[in-house]
Amino acid sequence: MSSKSDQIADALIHDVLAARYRVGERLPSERDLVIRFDANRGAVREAMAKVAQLGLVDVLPGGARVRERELASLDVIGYLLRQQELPDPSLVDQILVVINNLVSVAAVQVLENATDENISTIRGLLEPLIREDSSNDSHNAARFELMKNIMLASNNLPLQLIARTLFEQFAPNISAIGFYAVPDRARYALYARQ
Amino acid sequence: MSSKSDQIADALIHDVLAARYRVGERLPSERDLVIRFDANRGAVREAMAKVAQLGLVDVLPGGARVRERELASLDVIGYLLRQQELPDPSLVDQILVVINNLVSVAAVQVLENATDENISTIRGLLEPLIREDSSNDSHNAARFELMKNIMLASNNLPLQLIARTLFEQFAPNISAIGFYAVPDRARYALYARQ
DNA sequence: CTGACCAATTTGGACAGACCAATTAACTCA
DNA sequence: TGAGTTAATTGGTCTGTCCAAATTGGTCAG
Repeated sequence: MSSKSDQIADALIHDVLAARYRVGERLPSERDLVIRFDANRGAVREAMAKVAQLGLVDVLPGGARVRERELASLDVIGYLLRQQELPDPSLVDQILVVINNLVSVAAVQVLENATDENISTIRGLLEPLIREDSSNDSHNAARFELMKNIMLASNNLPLQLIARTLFEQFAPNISAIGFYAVPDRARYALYARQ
Repeated sequence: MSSKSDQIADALIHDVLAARYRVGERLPSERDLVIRFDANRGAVREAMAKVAQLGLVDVLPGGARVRERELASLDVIGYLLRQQELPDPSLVDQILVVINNLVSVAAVQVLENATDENISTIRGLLEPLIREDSSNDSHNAARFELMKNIMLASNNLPLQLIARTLFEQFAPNISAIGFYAVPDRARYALYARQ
C-alpha cells in the first residue's frame, strides 16, 4: 500500500498526462484537493511537490499551472506508458530508438575505457545472442542483460541514468507489448571482436 | 528567493552527492533536520520528498536511506555540475558524448518524420555552421540553436525530454567550462542535403 | 463602453502540536 | 552468547493557524 501522498500524486499525474487540464490552466487548489481525496493538506502538498518535481506543473502562490509536456522530466515516461491499459505503440517505438542508440554509444565507450574484465564479461553475454537457435524469449532476456552490462561498463553516468530510467520504466510494460526491436547483431559482434 | 523546502532539499542533495553519507546509511531524521534548518516538519518533509523523487534516497518508516548514485534520476546531472565551483570535466565530456549522439539520432528521425517546413528551418540554421570564418562564440550559439531545433523536430518525446534536461542543466554552466565539443560538420551537412 | 485602479478573496508557504504504525535499538533473560 | 521482548525512534497522517503573494471582482474615471 503506497502512501496517501503518492496516491494523490499518481492521480494528479494521470489527469495532467491525460490532458484533463490545458497548458497554463490551474490545477484545483490544494484545499479543493484535500476535499476530493479526503486527505490533509500536508499530504496534498507533498503530492503537489512530486508533480512539480516531475516538471508537469509550476507551483506558486496563486495556483499550480500546467506546463507543456516537452518540459517534463524523463521520469514521466513510465507514467505515460501506464496511461492506458496498452502502452502507446509509437511511444514504445520512440523509446526503443533511443535505447538502441544509447547502447551503441555505450559500447563505444566500453571499448575506450572498460577493463579487460568488463570486456570479457560482455563477450560472455554476447555468445547466447549469436546463436540463431535460441527462443525469442531467451534471446530477449539475454539481450536485455547484455544491454544493462554494456551501460554499466560504459563509465558514463548520464548514459547510465538515462538507460536505467528507460529500462526501469519499460520493464513493467514489456509483457504487455513484447520486446520486439531487432538488435543489430552484426554490429555488436563486430564490437566484441575488437 | 526560493522556498524554504527547496533550500533544505538543495542542502540535502548537495550532501548526498558529496558522499557525506554512505550508500545505505540513514539521513538525519526529519525531526533532527527541523532543528538543523530551523524549519517545521512540513517543510522538511517536502524537501525529503524532493530528494526521494530524484532517486537519491529511499524514504520509509525507520529512516531515509541513501541509494546508489546510479539509481538516481537524470535530473541530478544539474546538481552534479554545480557541486563544485568548476564542473567536473569528465562529467562534461560524458554529457557531450550523449548530447552529440542524441542529436544524430534526432537528425535521422527528422528526416523520417519531419515536415518540409521543419527541414527548411533546420537547413537555414545549418548555414552559419558551414561557414568557416565565424567566431567560436557565434558558431557555438548557432550550433546550440540547431541542436535544439533538431530535437524539437524529431517528434520523439523521450529524446526531447532527455535533450531538454541535459541542455537545461548544461546551459547555466556553459560559461564556466566553454562549449567546446567539435561537431561532426560533415555529417550534419550530409543529412541536410538528403 | 473601455481601461486603469483598488479592495476582498483565493492560493501557496510555513508553522505548531499531536497521534499512529512500522521500524529500529536496547534490554532482559534463558 | 543469543534469542525474544520491550522501549524509543522514525516516517505518515491529521487538525488548525497565520502570512504574503497572486488572483479576482468590482468601482470609478475617462
